[in-house]
Amino acid sequence: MVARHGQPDAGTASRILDVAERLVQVRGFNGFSYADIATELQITKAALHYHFPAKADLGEALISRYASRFAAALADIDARNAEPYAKLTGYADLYLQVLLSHKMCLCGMLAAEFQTLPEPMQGAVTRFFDQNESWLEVVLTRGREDRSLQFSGAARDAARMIVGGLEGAMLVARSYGDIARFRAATANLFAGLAPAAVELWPATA
Amino acid sequence: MVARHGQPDAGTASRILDVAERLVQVRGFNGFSYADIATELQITKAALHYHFPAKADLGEALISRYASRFAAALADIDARNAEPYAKLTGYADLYLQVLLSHKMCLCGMLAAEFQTLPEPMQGAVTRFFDQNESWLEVVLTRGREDRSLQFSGAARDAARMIVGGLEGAMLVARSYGDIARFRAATANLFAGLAPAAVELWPATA
DNA sequence: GTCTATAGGCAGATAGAC
DNA sequence: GTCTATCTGCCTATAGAC
Repeated sequence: MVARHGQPDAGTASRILDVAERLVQVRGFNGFSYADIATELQITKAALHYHFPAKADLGEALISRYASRFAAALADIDARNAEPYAKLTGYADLYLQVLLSHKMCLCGMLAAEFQTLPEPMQGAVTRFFDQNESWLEVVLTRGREDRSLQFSGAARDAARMIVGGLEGAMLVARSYGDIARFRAATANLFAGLAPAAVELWPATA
Repeated sequence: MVARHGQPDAGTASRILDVAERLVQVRGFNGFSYADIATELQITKAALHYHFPAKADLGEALISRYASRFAAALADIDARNAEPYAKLTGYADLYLQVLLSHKMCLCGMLAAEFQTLPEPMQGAVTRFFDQNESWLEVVLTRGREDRSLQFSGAARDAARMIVGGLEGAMLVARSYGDIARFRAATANLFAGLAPAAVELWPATA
């Protein structure tokens, strides 16, 4: 578990998770096998089973780590931005970064495969969305209070529109390999929230 | 191909497509096998291969039929509704009907699995989205002309927000088995398009 | 922790009889 | 058109040596 060589040793389990995470985000949980990971890391399938006995265990670990990293990213957005609209922009940027590497959101992908997943993974996926909605709900509520954001109805419902809108925009844009498509859809998604005519991403930068 | 018995004979190929379509919409293209269809229809796998030699052939036929049916549904919306906003409501209802049977949009599901699909299926998926965007673009353009709809920027971009927003709202809501979640997200999605405070789905009907 | 070897099952697909 | 029978390959997972 400790670095012993010139290159920092991330730990086998961690490297397995890195490869598996990318495979799920690109091909889906039902679209890769232990053999794919073993080949890429140049170890055997048996070694993988030592770290993650069943594929379901690997899946749970993947979501858990992804959710933790996402929570840290949300905390970072809060730390770096005071304005609610800037927080929303930062939030949308998280999705954009994933799309730039031709990947789908891990939990968006798993949501598509939801009915084929073992129950523990299903619960972990919905908890991820709950986590996102809760954070957005706070941002939206504060934004409406200080009048920097406008929307009607419950903040939780507006949060659900944003999560769904970004996940869907990723889903479709990835099929075209078209980042501009994602930007356009997202800009329109947020357009209704800003009282002034604020640009989400100025120009096509 | 012709009905010969008391029950109308939809044709084996057609019945195969019916079962396969539902399986893809629930479990994904990589989440079902010929054996699943064979068991349900009480025929053998070999019989399936007679109608659709490879799974990729079945996949192409599925998208083709789905797109045709969708085009007919759009034409029906045009025939039944004159007002642009009513057309949008009818469009959203198409998605709602799919979600009510605990299914994902066929092409939304295939978009998630996009990277694992044979190339002909990939092309058919993006053509489906193109078809949707084109129809929406016309509706949105007319709505802005007669001032019943408002949005900034290109109508095509607003169309992309709607397609992505509905696909994503379905994707997430299906994980919760929660129709209300889809309604809430969709209502917020369309809220920014209506100049007046029009209710997409009055009450929670 | 990682290996070799293998079990046991299911995948997509084909040959050839009827 | 549908069947039986079968092939080949990959899948998840385990046993046991090192």
